[in-house]
Amino acid sequence: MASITEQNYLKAIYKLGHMYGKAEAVSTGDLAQDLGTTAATVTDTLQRLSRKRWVEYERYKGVVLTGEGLGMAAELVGLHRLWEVFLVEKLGYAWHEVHDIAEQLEHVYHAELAVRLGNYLGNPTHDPHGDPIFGKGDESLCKLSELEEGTGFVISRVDDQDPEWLVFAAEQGLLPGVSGRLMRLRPIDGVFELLLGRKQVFLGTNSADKLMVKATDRI
Amino acid sequence: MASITEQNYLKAIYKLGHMYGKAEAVSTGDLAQDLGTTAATVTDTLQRLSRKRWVEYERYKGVVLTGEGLGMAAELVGLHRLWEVFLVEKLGYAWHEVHDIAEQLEHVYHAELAVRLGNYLGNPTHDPHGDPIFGKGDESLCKLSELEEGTGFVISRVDDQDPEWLVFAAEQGLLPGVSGRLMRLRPIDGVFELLLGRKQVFLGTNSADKLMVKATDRI
DNA sequence: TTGAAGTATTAGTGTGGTCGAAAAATATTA
DNA sequence: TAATATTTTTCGACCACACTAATACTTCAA
Repeated sequence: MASITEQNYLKAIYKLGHMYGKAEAVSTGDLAQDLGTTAATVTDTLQRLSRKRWVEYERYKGVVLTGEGLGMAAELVGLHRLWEVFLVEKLGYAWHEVHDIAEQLEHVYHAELAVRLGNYLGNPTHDPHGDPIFGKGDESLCKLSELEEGTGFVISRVDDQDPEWLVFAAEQGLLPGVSGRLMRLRPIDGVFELLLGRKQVFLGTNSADKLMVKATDRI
Repeated sequence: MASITEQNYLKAIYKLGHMYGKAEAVSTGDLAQDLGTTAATVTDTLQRLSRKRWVEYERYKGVVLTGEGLGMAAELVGLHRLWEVFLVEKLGYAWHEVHDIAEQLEHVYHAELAVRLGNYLGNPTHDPHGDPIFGKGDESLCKLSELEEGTGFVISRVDDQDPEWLVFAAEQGLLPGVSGRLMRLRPIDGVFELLLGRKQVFLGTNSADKLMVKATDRI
């Protein structure tokens, strides 16, 4: 059985692996950054994980998950998202509060728990941030920042767990499921001008990078 | 912040303290037994807990909780019971399955969690085993084994978490809220003969010790 | 191709949590 | 009370997990 720390490493490797896109090995430094620890500690733990056959690790070359490690990480991520749905829908938490709690809940293990929780919640397909639950992501998504001027879109996912940003996003009405249109794009200062229903919203580049959208029609 | 291990020690001291009734200090050996570890480990951890002012510990004399330690333990026990209610009522688990899962869930911490979970569950007063939640136990309870022949009773609590015994109890219909009558008591072999509705049930002394009941009328 | 610069690894420490074995204290019983 | 049994503590050791500082390896640019 993997310890909580080990589970967190597996999850971080999974997440960063997806982030870099291709089948690239995840670097020690990036893991240290993500896990809030030092590169030395990461090296140490990676060697342990490698002995347990959950990752393939080569000195100075980074790390990739083995089949087993991948399974564990995916399970963990799915459970995390299920718990987030529970916290928002059943306990009435705001979406920016749930990440840290789900981070703890996901490590609770029991054979039937994921299935029972899923059934109880009506087998949701997406968590409150729009991330898919136990299924592959929609390939047709792109960042809001990659859209052309005039394109309509539906927000389907937000790629950030920072509570401050989530509060900001919610205030602006930037929630999964909400549709809008990119009215203008100002290269001069990187501001994105959106129309969300009747409301005008101005977004900086970093915010536009965090919003994953499905493009709809053009004007 | 107390680690999970430390929280488990606090809980065990709380539980054993209650078990031996009076304001007696809990012994190292009993703790080791309850926690499934060795006396050496317990001694060690108790010293750490003592430095953190959560217990008062005197060499060779056993241990008692301080005010702060007591608060932490009580909180933990309440949360544990709340999660048990959730697992049974919402996820449909059987009562003998929930203890181990709740054991993990109780360590998930967030300021509002206990309140939100309580509200969501309708602020239950008792867990599936009949243990009181965030309130003191009913003082008028006694063990079924202490009843006189002929006494009627209502089962209000079962003092065992062993899944095997819980399954047995459920099969016999020995659940909190169920009423019955102690028909005969055979000192010769320590068998208790009960009537539960129309059903006759024969119980050994150890089982009769685990059932906490509220005595009602006599015949 | 040869240094820097940057990144990763080893080495050495510390704490939490665990153990078995030996020693010390307490309890029991003869 | 003295001898014995039981319980508890100390001791030395180990693993997981974290850190800092020093060392090794890559990479990139002159």
